[in-house]
Amino acid sequence: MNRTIMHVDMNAFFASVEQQANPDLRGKPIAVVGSSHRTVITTSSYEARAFGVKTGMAPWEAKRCCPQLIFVIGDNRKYCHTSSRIMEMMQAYTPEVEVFSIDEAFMDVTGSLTHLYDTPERISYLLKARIRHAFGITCSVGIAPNKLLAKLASDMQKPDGLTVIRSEDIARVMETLPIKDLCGIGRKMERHLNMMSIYTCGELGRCDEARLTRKFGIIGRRLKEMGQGLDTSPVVPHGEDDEVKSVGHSMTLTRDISAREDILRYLLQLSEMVGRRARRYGVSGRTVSLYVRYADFFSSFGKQETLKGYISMSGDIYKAAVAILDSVELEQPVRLLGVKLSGLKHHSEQLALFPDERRQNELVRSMDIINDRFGEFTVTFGSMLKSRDKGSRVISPSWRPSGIRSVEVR
DNA sequence: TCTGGGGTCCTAGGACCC
DNA sequence: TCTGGGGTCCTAGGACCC
Repeated sequence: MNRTIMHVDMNAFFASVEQQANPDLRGKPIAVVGSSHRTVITTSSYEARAFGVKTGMAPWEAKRCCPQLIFVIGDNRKYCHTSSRIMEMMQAYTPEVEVFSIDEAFMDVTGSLTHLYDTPERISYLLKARIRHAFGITCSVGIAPNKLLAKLASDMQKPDGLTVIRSEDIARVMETLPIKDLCGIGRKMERHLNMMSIYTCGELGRCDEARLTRKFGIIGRRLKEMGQGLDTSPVVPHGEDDEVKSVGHSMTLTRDISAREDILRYLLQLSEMVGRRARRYGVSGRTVSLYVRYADFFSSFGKQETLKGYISMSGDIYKAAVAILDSVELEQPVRLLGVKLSGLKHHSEQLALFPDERRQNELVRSMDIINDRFGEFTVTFGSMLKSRDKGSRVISPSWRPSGIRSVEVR
């Protein structure tokens, strides 16, 4: 069965949204960053990339590449909003839209090729025009018989590209393609394959399957198929009922800390962020994980604990996180802390048995509503307020769950 | 002046039960 | 007084993606 799959990749998405929102930024080298001094570049405009500015760079490093670089503090809400509007536009062409990330989606347009949209190229032109019109954002589109190749194709021309890989082109394209260009082959896998003298997809596709499975186990077979440009995975449109597997937040602290009370304050904040999002999703979980990265950056550990029952209240998450903390001996000052809730299930909306419990639930719910409306930590627990009153910089009300502060550009 | 934050999936090994 | 094997649950950690 021949399929026609499109992969759509927004170009410099966050930076483009910012340039659209603020005309002064258009045509200029800009970089979207977080608010902490320990932030990195999350996206840069093409003007900035021309100077060598790259995602993941520290701001000072980027400034060295491009002295006139303009930093913009990111606003995730804005990006989420624009993203979902764009994904909605895609639905006009096919219901088979798989949201792959905030700025990428797959579309299976096999069933959409009628007299109205006779070719995938036509759909691509129309979609690109709509997105550019509504949001001033360009995107790169890849069209191919499967997801693996569509994703590969969209990467071939940027920005504003359109690349088609036809069945008859596959062998030629794969022959010299470096293996790391495939989605699914990362740095480590590349190194391993290189050590087997495999550098191109052509070589990977011709490799003896047994040799690959000996080295990589079950995925050996999959690797060979990838080398041949084969992929049967379907485009999976996910809906509202799509289950999340885990909810977690972590943050690099503004300074490394050792004092238990400092760590506890962060854990409370993280637990609150995790709990709030879990409740918004309508899930509770029974496994709580704590993640710690030490001051040297390279050493870290994670520890998890599975509880008897399911929880979603911030206080319960916090309690579990503290219990884990108390079960370990920290070896260094702490650079990053993370709290995660997993083993999730949708919780049925049962009424709490005791009035006290019910009141507590209602209090939490109204807090969630206020926070949703006015931003994180407008209303919060007493101990957090205390630390803010003291002028502590530890708990800043400007934090967002993403660690990115919402700041209006002009 | 160092290096963010959100996930998913897989594997290996231990505990425990039958 | 010791034995095999299967299954499930749990934890730790790694690889990969954006």
